[in-house]
Amino acid sequence: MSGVWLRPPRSPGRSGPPLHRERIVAAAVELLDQDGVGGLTMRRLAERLDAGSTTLYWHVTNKDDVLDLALDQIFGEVQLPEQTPDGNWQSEVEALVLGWLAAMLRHPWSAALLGRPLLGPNVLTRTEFLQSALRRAGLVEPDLTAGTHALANYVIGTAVTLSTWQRLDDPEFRQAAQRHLTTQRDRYPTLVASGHLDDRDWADTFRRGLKYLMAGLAARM
Amino acid sequence: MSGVWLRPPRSPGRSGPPLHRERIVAAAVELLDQDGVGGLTMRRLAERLDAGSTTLYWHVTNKDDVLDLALDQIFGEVQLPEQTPDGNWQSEVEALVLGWLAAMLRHPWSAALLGRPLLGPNVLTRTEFLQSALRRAGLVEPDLTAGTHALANYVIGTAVTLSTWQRLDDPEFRQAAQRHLTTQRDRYPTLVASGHLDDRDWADTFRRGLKYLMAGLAARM
DNA sequence: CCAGCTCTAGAACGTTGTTCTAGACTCTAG
DNA sequence: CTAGAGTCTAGAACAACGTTCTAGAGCTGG
Repeated sequence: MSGVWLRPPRSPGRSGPPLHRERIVAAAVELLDQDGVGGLTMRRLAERLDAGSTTLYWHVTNKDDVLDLALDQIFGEVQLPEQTPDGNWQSEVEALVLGWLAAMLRHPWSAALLGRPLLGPNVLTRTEFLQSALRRAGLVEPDLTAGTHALANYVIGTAVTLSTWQRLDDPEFRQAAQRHLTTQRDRYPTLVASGHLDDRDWADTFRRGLKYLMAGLAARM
Repeated sequence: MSGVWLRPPRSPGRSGPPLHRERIVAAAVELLDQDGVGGLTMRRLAERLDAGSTTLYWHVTNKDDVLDLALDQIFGEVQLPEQTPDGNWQSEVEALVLGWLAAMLRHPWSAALLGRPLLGPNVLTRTEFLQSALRRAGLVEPDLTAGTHALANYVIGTAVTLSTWQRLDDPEFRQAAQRHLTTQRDRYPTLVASGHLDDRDWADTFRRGLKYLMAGLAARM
């Protein structure tokens, strides 16, 4: 069940096949960017690679493999901030976490794939960075683990929420959702008053939440 | 595109059909609980209701409708805490948020469905409660919106992460994942040292993160 | 009795992920 | 130079899926 990372990769032939994993993953990401999760089928993926659809199964055991690999691939886009030994841990964490969120929003399909174990090298490297930044800042167990999970899960949750609305960029739908809410002002007075579905500055909102979290963490150091 | 909540429901017949939406949704939740998202097909759902598979399409326009309805259904299980007018807002928020997470973990498939707009009455009612609790505690914009989103997204992210591992309860897989990590101790020293994939008390970890977040929010009141 | 609904469901279509199978190509061993 | 064991490609085919089309029950009000 579901683990590209736990299986050894197939050893390549003498001169290397024209269709390697990397090409497959790159094409998969392109396809996902274009048409979302529903747009990625093994046949369309093969077509884009000028290959037979069943050929893919030599390099990859599953469609799940492709999805796992594509997901970890985009986490590789997240730049690791410079480690400042003296330094401000909060700016390190903020930089990483903002980059993380930005990468997921650049590939909105990624949020829908988070329901699979994140064991790829890129994800693990970034989580390692996050936790080590907290440790260097002086956090100890059990706050260290709790802090890491809190930050990571906050990013994940935000990515899920934001990419949902981003993927539905149909303005007609947004308006209908707005109407749906405002016509029930008596049920949801606070939500309506605060414009819960409005298109506000999500980056600022996210950063604020991050500040709350880091403030609470700082108190434990 | 994707909106049961924005379409008016079909008006029922004279004496009410034996196959209403509520029965369909209930059966869908049962099926999802048993076999996960992959186990829910329109044919299996109809079979469980002793109906023709195509009959479902009279009561529901889409499979997406079924998923949207099932998802909102389980949010109805989340109990709204007593509102204490004088009261400790933190205990209110904690009770709601813990109940929210627990409901999603009781139905681990729900996390995989979060990539759709949450516009159902049950979700909106709970979000309204959350935000009104923060408002009553004295939070004002823009912290009010940011706080609501932070809490909601933290729950969502945690639910995604935890239900992923819960769904993969195969101990063999967990062990393989452990080995995968520990054999790369040089790459991920901090993660390995803190037992990142260990089966720890997730409820405590979650509660700790919640405390950080609420502490940061309290400072803004 | 009929007309007009609410509701049911069989047949069928196009797509999907995946397996089975046969064959091509390439390098090494004898 | 030939035989053969990988390495890699891909056509045919299968079961299962979501969904549409269509025909027709069953009931109710006129």
